[in-house]
Amino acid sequence: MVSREDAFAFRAAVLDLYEREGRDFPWRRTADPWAVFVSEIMLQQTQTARVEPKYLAWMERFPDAEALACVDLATLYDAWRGLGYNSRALRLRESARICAELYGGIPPRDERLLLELPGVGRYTARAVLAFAYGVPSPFLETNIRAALIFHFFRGADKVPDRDLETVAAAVLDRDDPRTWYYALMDYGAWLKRREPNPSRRASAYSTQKRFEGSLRQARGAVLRALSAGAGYGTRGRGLADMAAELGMEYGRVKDAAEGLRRDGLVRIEGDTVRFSD
DNA sequence: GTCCCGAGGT
DNA sequence: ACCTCGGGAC
Repeated sequence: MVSREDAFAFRAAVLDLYEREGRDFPWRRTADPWAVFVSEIMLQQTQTARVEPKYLAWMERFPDAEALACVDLATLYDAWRGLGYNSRALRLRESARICAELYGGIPPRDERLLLELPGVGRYTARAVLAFAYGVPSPFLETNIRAALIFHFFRGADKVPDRDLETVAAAVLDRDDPRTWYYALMDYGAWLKRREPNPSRRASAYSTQKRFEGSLRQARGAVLRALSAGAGYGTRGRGLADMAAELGMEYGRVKDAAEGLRRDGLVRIEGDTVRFSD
């Protein structure tokens, strides 16, 4: 599928661009496995520009797994707020507790054990191995898909991840996977500013429903209201008060709260809702 | 409207 | 194979 010559030329082009226009991020300036782990959780479906200030503040406040393990959910959400996909914060704290308990606060250098941590899937496990430990293995995310599809799947559509991962393995620089993946991601990000997003031709690609008026928007509103110190869950103030004060329909607030409860973020007793711890 | 260094659940 | 999960920059 990919000849050695193709792989060599592609690597050279990608690394050349990286030398000239590679991006610099705070999580690339550390090899601390816990810091790398935090950054990869934050970066799941979240732009680098949005993550950067949050990451810096987060690591200042919770420098290691032990520091994060004992934080209450209200504090946790307050620090996470703005990153979106708020269940990630809960999973990150749980991963911190597991790492502190079992691994001395250090994410394990083992794919199978990493995958046992909540919030860690195929991408994150291998990204942590590469960026924290220099262990090479093929993995995909949106920028990598863009780069590989643009170069190796001209004119193709609905390119399956299985094929992309085969190519990712063929072009992988096993001597320095850390630099390689920084360069490959930067190349994909660079490409997207010049071409119609090639990752749209990946089978993994999908659009999402509009945010305005969605349940996820309501969930965000409920969490913000909870953290605002408005006293919900106390003095008999509950979902009905929240709905009135947010100017939202009661049923919508109730549905949002129920979703948050299923995700373990809040507890609901009767009409009152509060953070789950 | 489009995008984001995906994961977990069904 | 499908769905849901945030929120802001552009």
